[in-house]
Amino acid sequence: MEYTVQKLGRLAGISTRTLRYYDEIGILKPARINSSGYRIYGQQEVDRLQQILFYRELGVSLENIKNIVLSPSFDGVEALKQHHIKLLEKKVQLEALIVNVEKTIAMSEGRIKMSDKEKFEGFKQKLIDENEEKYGKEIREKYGEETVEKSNAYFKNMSREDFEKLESLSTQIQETLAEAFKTGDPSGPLGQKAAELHKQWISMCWGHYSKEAHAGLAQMYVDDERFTAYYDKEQPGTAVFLRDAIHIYTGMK
Amino acid sequence: MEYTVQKLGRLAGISTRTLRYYDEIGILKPARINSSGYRIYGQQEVDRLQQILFYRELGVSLENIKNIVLSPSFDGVEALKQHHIKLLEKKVQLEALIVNVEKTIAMSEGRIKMSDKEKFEGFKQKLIDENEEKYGKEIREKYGEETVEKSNAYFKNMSREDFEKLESLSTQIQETLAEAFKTGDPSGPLGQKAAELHKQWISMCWGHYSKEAHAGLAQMYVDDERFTAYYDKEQPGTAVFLRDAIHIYTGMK
DNA sequence: TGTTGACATTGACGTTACGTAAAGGTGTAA
DNA sequence: TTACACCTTTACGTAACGTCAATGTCAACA
Repeated sequence: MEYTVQKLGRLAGISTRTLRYYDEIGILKPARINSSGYRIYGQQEVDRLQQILFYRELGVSLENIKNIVLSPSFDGVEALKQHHIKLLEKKVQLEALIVNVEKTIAMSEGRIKMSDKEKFEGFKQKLIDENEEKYGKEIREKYGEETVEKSNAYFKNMSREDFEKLESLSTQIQETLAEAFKTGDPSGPLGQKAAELHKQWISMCWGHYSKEAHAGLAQMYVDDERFTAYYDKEQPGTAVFLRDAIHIYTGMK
Repeated sequence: MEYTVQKLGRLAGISTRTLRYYDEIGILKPARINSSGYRIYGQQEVDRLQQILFYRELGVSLENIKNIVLSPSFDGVEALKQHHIKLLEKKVQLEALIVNVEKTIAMSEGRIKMSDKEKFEGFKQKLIDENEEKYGKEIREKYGEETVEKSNAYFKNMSREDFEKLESLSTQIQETLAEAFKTGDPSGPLGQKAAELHKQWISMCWGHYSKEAHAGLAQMYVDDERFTAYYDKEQPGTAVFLRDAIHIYTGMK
């Protein structure tokens, strides 16, 4: 089946302007242009648009969607499974928000009391608690109380956008790292780019940056098996590779 | 409890810039300004912010949120009940999207087949708030030309199936209306059935429904000769009859 | 066959809801 | 008093389109 802009727009529930914009930014180009200059979309484009809309629904920026779907290592099925997980998380959040509104109604009718904190539950993701639970102790032990406090304070002040940025940075690191690992050279451009991205990630998480801490964290990735497992899950040896790249990047050992 | 921008921002999971912006556009002004020029928020502001975020979560524009929460007739509890309904609808949509992604995974593994149309189920949101029309500028000032334009724009993005449903509804309304007109009683069962069908038709066309808009549209059928001509083409007086039936149905005048 | 009307095209400027940076004042703990 | 995390206003930047405007294409109908 072939589609013109309007037909595809109707099918997907989006405007023709949106399709033209997606062409313009290179995120979804038509299969071909006919003799009159019309955009003609085919089966592949329909499927890609579906992927794009899944990402969009999850709040990913078009910039990031572009990087994801145009990446040579993009795995459609894997992406769908990620969508599934994210959507289930979103459902949990939505249910929290529904509980919130139910509680607020009960409160306004005088049946229960509610703290100010409760009034905003379900609006923001609970990434903080998870992070604290998972890695809090270790960071606290190795890097001291202060760093953790700062880290927490920063996290709390983050907006939804920041979280998204952080997540996209995360995926970018993963991708760059995967590519870099194939070259086998931590000092190469890709390896150094991964280190650079990782620096950005740290800066966002901690609200500040220092080479010492960066190098230290890199070593921890190798020393702590949970971190190692995380980085090695696709390719064993990745954690060591990242450490080496960072040590070269920071010029520290 | 009193809050500065940052404290309230952390509580609600939004940035300080957002709070300053909300002050700027007059949607949420602080309870007072202290001697140093700092914004200080109190209990009322916390509650209003919660309301604002509920509306924002449902995709209502700040412009409309402003009209809603600043309206003298604004009923907080009623709004919360509306949020509850909308959030449940949103949950239904989200569940449809989850089914979609599950089906897409099954398809990519070759277990089932999927039509192009199915691939986009759950994306289309018709979750525009009722109150948007209720307090929207267009409806209050002139429900004429602009409303019609908007309505037409919506048509363009409809699927074939929706369009067919709409047409069959249209004929049903015509038939019921013709029958009802013979009884001469807009409040009778046939008159009210016509009004009910008309409500369904509106809901489909606009993607949402409100009594006010319904009653307003009914009046427009009488005021605007193009609409009057359409309804009166078989039986003069039908437009007035329909308006009366709808005004009784909605309980509005 | 000419005209209509729904389609398509490429600019190009407008809009919303903030982000981000600059330049500076405030409060308190070391 | 020095540091630092707060706060302020002013102002320009941005993402993802919406919304014209000007113009070309195509099927259908009088």
